[in-house]
Amino acid sequence: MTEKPAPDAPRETMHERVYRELRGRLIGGRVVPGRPVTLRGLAGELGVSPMPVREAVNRLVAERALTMTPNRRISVPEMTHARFEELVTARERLEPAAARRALPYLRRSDVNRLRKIDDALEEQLKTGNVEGYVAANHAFHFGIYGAAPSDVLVPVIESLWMQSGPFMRLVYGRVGTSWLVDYHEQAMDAVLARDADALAEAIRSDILDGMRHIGNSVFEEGEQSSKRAGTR
Amino acid sequence: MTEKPAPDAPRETMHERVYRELRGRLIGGRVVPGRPVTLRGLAGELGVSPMPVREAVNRLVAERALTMTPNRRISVPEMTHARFEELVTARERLEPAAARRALPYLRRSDVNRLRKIDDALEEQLKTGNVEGYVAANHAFHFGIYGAAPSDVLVPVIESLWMQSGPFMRLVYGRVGTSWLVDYHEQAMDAVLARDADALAEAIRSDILDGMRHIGNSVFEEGEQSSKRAGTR
DNA sequence: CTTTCGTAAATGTGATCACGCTTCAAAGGG
DNA sequence: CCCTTTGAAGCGTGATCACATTTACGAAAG
Repeated sequence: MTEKPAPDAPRETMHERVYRELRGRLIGGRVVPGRPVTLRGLAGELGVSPMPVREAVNRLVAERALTMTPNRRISVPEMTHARFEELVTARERLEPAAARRALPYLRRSDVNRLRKIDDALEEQLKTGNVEGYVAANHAFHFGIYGAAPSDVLVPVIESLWMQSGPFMRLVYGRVGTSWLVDYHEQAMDAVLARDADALAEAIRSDILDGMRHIGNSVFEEGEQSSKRAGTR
Repeated sequence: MTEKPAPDAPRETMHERVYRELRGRLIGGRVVPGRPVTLRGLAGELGVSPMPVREAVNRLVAERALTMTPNRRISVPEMTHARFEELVTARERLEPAAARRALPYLRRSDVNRLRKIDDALEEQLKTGNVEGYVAANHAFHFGIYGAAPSDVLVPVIESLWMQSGPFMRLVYGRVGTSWLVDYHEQAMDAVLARDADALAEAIRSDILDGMRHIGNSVFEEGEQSSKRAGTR
């Protein structure tokens, strides 16, 4: 699953491995927002020298998946209402477009694969396995977006997921996952029907419903879909 | 103008300065796609040790503004038709949203500032100063988007501009800028009218018209080959 | 018991070096 | 004259160290 043939990759560098490990932790929410991260600490934990960790962390800071405090200390960024709204907006704008782009590349076999992922997802929801649900949800979405080769959209969307991951996981752990509803069925139906508009709309609804619900459950339920009139 | 008060920034690190310098070159198109970039070369050119350059370049590779060849060599990425389409899509989806978000923060004084930028832009167009035009266009767009504090949308959009910059500059230098039409007037009018829909539409048209025209002038129309184009 | 202060540990940053690999060009053989 | 070989130079990567700054912790004073 995590295998990467990469026909023209001479070798995997250590900072790449560290980067992938940290990215997985962020998307899976296996890190706590606000917790400090240190180069030497991670180096010892991962069994490498501080140098590759430094490069990987630097990348993640560049992608806003980690943040650097004014005192030059690295930590998992804490979520704010404004940042959450921005993430919802960016995801809602980009992911339907990525799905649209991927549609011509999605075959029936891909849909079968998606269905197996979605079945596993439902299973994780039943057993309340937050970790497994998050992983399955990620696999489902990127199983769609990644069907088309992408040098821009998919990397940006991955960055958005890294930024949302720790917070989402935190909220799931707090309010549970049983209330979750998704539009994965609609998305798969749309793929089979080769209906780009329906696919885009399914993805859009999936994002907006899920994240809006989360946002409202955590941040004060003041303004929802109203025109934002200065959140400051 | 370029002064950064930054009330809580203890000091500017060297790799930050290097990063800003390189980002400026990329957005301004003062680098040539396909040209190799070396750590030691840049270090010597900028008068610093290879270490800060290494961190800055690593960030830019993470943001897809620079690319790493399979042989672990760094270079300015070459544009392909597929990548260009992705960049257009991402910009067209995100920038109107960023403008919408910024509208409540835009005051009449900001519009006056934008108008001065746009006047300078027209002047650069008249004199055929490609470099100045690109800088003014950047200042105009981010003068809008940056009005609202943003931790997600604006950084992502900057990354998109870094990825487009070298190619755009190359095309401008080849086909000229006199044919350019923009929707800056419509955007400023929309801001004054507090019309979010009109503002978003002006930004959207500005992006689509400009970039579509460029794309069609460089890539063969109706072409689906992903053969690289536009560099020499 | 609370507050203040000073010392020690820990942090990110930058410099320098060694290593494996690639690239390029000149020398050698066809 | 063209192709192959071979050597040196240059590349990114990782390790280790020194340094300035910040945090943490404990002791002393109130």
